[in-house]
This record gives sequence, C-alpha cells and structure tokens, in this order.
Amino acid sequence: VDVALTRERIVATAVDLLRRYGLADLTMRRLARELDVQPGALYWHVANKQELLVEVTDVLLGQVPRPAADADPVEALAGLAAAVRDALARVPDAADVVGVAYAVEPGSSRPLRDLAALVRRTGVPAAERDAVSELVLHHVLGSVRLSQERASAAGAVGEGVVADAESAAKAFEVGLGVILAGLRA
Amino acid sequence: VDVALTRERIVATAVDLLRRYGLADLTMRRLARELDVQPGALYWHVANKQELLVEVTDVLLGQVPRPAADADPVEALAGLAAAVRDALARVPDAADVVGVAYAVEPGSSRPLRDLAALVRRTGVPAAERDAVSELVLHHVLGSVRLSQERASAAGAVGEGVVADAESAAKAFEVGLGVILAGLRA
DNA sequence: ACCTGAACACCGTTCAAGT
DNA sequence: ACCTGAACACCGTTCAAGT
Repeated sequence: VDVALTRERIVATAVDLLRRYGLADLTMRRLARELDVQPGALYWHVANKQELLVEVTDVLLGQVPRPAADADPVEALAGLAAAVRDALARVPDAADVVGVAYAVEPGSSRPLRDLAALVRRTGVPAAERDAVSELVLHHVLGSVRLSQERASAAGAVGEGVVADAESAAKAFEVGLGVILAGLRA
Repeated sequence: VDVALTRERIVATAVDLLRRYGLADLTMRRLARELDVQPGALYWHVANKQELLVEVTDVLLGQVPRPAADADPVEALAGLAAAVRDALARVPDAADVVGVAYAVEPGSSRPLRDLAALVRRTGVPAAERDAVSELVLHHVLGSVRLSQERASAAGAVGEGVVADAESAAKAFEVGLGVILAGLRA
C-alpha cells in the first residue's frame, strides 16, 4: 500500500466509482476516501471536479472505434452514434457526465470530433453542420439519459429492466433513422 | 408581513430564484431564507425538492399555447416545439429542471402531453411514437441546454451573447427541419 | 395545523503547515 | 513536490418540541 497518488489513479478510481454507484456518489470526498488521502490532496493533481469529469468522459469514450475513412458517411454516422450510445448506456449517469464535459470542453473527446467530421462529409451545407452534429449528439445523450432515468425509476431491479433496455435501444434506432432520412432528403 | 406560507408561494419564489440566479442557487435553504422561514417549514407543504421542480416546470410551460386541433400535425408539431423552446430559452438551467421533472413524472406538463398527441396525429406507426416524441423533446432540451451552456461559458456578458442566442435559435430550426423531413419520408 | 430549533450526514474548495 | 489538518461556506432532509 501507500502507492503514489497520480492523476491517472484519480481518474481511474473516479470511473470506477461512477460505474458502480453513479454520479451522486462520485464526490471529491468519496474519491479521496477511496484513495486513502485527504480531499485536499486531489487538488494537487486536478484543478476541480469539472476537469475531472472531462477526463472521465475521455475514458468512457476511449473504446469507441474510429469510423472507417472509406465508408459511406451516413452509414458511418449511424454506426458511430450507436457505438457512442453503447459505450454510455451501461454507465450510470453517463449522459450527465458527458454533458458537463461537453459544456466545459466541446472538442475534448475524439468520437465527438469524429461525429462532427462525418456530418461534414455527408455534404450538409456549412451553415447547418453544427446544428446537425448537435442534433445527433442530443439524440444520443437524450436516449441514454431517458433509458437510465426509467431504469432508476423502476427501482433498478426486476423484470422490466431488460425489456426497457431493449426498447430504449430500439427507440434510439428509430429516432436515428428519422434523422438520417431527413438528412438524405 | 408574516404572510402564510403556502405551496403556491413556495413554487412562485422557486421560479423567481431560478429565473434570477439559476438552479445552483435554487436550494431549499435559500428558498427558506427568501421566504423568511426555517428550511424545515418547506417540507410541510412540499414532499421534497424533486416534487418542487415538477411544479416549477408546470409554471415554466404554463404559457405555452395548446396546438390548434385542425392544424396540420407536422406544422403544429414544429410550432409547439418552438414554443416550448422559447419558454425555456430565457430561464437559466431550464432544460435541467424540465429533465428532472420529466424523469420523475413524464406526463406532468400539458405541452409535453400535447407534443406526444401531435406525433400520434402525424401518422407515425404506433411502435415508433414514443421514440419520435422523445427525439423531438431531446432536441428541444438539448438545444436549450447547449445555448445556455455557451452563454455561461462566454461569461454571460458581452457582444457574443445576442449573436449566440440567434445562432442557437437557427440551429434549433435546422435540426427540427431535419426531423420533420425525416418524418415525412 | 403549521412552524422553529437543532441536528444528521453530507458537499466542493482553499490553504497554512508539515515532510 | 506532494500531502495533511482544518477550516469556510454551504447542501437536503428529519423530527421532537412548541404554538
């Protein structure tokens, strides 16, 4: 024991806390307790909680693959959106975390930049690119948020959970389909 | 002074606090101070903060007009979405408030029910109705959230604010257009 | 019935002082 | 350079006791 406290260990433990207990329990104090240090020690390695959440977002989206450069942009966009959704779906309150991170540092995570780049390649007029990127991102985050709110409202136990996860995934696909159909029109 | 503390006064003061200082300053303790009572007194009239936010949402969306019964559903949907957006755009953190309210009580506010009813009337297959309603709502809330995050990131002062508000409104219209085009397809 | 007083179990952040 | 100890200024919620 008595390992050195590093930025990496702090971020990794934060991700772990989020995965296991959700954002309400991802507090600086709880994090410090988990790492066996005083709360103030964290502030030597991390400026504040927001900066930490940006880092956590990077880890959460780190596994999302880059879109193939030669793929059809609309197809690739659908795939990327689904991949981001999948990466966040099982992490409690992930949409809120990403929302905060995106607010303080919009271009932080690579999948989010890839998404904007794909929209570009679909041939949307320059003036509308940001709007379309935002639409897709909001759909992803909104979908994640909603399915998790439902899960927690249902008590996070019992028969309904699996069915809800499936129907949420289907609802996401339907919505994405509407967007893509609109894009082609 | 020494007016009776009622549920209505509590909600009205909460809305006022939200409008003026945002969600971070809409705390039960601050609310109690504003009303010249002890924090515990609020809990006689209101079960908890979540219930209060549901009530606040109702007030915020109270001014949104009902869609005309004879209007074209897609047109009416566009109008209603824009009206909801306008009602929330000037209230700090309104998207988060509505988000919480929608999470704990999905059918609470009438405009949100009207929105679902309009989607129904557009002729979307029954299995996809909820998904489309959610898509529209997420777009509205996402748009509100983003424009406000940008405003606060820009320091909430200076020249950029008005331009941002306009571009956010335009981005909202573009996104809505994509959704409606997708719906007609 | 309605409210006070006081507590319980927390927060994020700062910063002198130690090593 | 890195961490402790201790504080500052807060939270939401509960509940005996008063009126």
